[in-house]
Amino acid sequence: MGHLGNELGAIFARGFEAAGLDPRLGDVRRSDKPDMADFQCNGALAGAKAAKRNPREIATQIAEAVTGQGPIASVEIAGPGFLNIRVTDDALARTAAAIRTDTNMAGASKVADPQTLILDFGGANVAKPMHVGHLRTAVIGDTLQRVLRFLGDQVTSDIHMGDWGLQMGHLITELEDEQPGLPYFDAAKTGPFPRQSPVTIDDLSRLYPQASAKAKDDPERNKRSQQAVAEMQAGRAGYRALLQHFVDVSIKALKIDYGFLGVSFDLWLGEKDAEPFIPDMVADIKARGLAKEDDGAWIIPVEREGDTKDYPPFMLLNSRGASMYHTSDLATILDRVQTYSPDRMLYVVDQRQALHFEQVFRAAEIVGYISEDRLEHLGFGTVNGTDGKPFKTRAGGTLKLGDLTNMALDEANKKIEEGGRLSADIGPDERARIGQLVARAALRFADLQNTRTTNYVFDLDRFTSFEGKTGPYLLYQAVRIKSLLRKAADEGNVAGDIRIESDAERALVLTLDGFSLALQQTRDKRMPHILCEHVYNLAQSFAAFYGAHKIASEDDADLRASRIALCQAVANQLNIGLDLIGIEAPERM
RNA sequence: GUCCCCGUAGCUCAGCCGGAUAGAGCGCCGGAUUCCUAAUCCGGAGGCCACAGGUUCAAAUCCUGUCGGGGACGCCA
Repeated sequence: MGHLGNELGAIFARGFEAAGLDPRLGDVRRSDKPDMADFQCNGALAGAKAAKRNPREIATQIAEAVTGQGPIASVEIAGPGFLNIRVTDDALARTAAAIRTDTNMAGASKVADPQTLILDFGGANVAKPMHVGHLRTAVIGDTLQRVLRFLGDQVTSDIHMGDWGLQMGHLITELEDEQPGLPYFDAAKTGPFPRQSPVTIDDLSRLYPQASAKAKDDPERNKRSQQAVAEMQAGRAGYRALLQHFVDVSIKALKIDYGFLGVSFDLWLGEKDAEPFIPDMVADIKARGLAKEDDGAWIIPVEREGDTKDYPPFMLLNSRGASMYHTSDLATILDRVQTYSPDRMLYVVDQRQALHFEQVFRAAEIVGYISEDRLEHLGFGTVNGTDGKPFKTRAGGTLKLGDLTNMALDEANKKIEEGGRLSADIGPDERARIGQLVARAALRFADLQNTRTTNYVFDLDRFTSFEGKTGPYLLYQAVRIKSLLRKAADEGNVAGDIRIESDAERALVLTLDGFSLALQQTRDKRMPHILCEHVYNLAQSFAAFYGAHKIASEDDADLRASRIALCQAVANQLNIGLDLIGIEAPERM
């Protein structure tokens, strides 16, 4: 909770304790009746039953105990025992002043229990272009990494690429068909191989679907790919060298899409990097008698007493003796535990994989790598079109992420130009830059403002609008403050002591005060939409304040200096908040 | 069949560790510009919170069931 919320909560907790009641009843939160109160406490109602007392009587006792303390201006009892709290203008002014000068945290505070975390998101595949589903894991994961770091957690992010499956076999064999003369296909050759990749990203995105289609109705073709995978796993040098080229070329392409979205990773590891751990891991698990043979495969049973649903077993090795999705995920856990000793590992992966992760997490605990409760699957819903069905191209195919970002960019540029509001002296380079920032803001905010776990409808026209609850609206407000403060500085208007006198100012500072709580909840629940909600409220409160008052043109010098200082407080928190969402505002637009 | 998520204003979504007249954006209606960007702001209309039971002083929120939508369920990842 924010500065004021914290102070009040502590005061009320002491009040309840002194009255012989549970101090947790002193929970204070923003009032949902702004015309009646700034904050409210409902503890008297909740405590009445346990204490077998009249709630109004308790409320009266608490109100008398806390009146006059700290930031409290008044406490009134309403209805059956609601405690309505007003804070003093002075306390609000101090809060705003503190947020203004707190350039690091803007009123938020570091957590008391910082953790070492591995954040697994991205999940891009080699050779397969990213699609709309990758947008979600990218922006949710990236926002969480920004927020968690900001609050003091030690975060290591890993894209965990899909670089080890059958698709690699498809690529190898299909490339062999096209260019059989390449040295990589000489089984006897151990190296060295050319440093220049034999394929481009365009080659890869052509070869994979090509091979995949052939393998679909030709079992022999599929077998060749499986064979290639097996040989690659066994260490065939030419195939390993090709794999590395495929990975390098893919990463280069991925960085373009991620760069556009402002998404970054500490580690660009993948399934293949867990692979060296697999043989010993499997042998060890077998040796300890934790796995058993079943239908020719090696499995780890993960069902438990009291389960209310069926748990299929964890697949350690399939009946051909090959490692699988489960295996590489478990090996990755082992690697991460050994390398980073994390307190927790977080996976930002599609909700549909919930059962998979339950199996993996149980297996990880069974084999003793890490306890299940330190592994979290942060699932997310699907991106749907305006028809409510999964988002597709007009032709019905999967929409590539790159195409989506281009659509957003076109739409953003269109809206910027058709508004005709950019001043004429903004040149083409700056216009292009503004278009990119608007498109990024539109995409990221659109995705993040929705509850993580649910599906949402993707409506590009709505998301790129400058009106409404959108990224571009946030940008507009941020730019507006920047321009205002820049102009004020040019005219020699400086900030001064903050005075809180109007409803718009009160509302604005109370919103500022909620930043800390919003971040806390975003962390606790791993839910970025809570932060989005706060940042949007802040932008809106500012817009209302801006509409209600003169700022730089205010005649009263003290008032002018106060309002400029308040704007600086807002600018500070808004910029930090936007940055945590991964949105950057241009200097002007 | 078992299990998971969802069903809130015309549309898109918040709220869900129970609390006072259920919020926001879009759309609709009506206002505001000699004043720092009106890409804005202010006001209004609009909801038996899918349905039925139950728990409670109090239920959109908790429990049970029904209906409707989405999803997962051993050798793909």
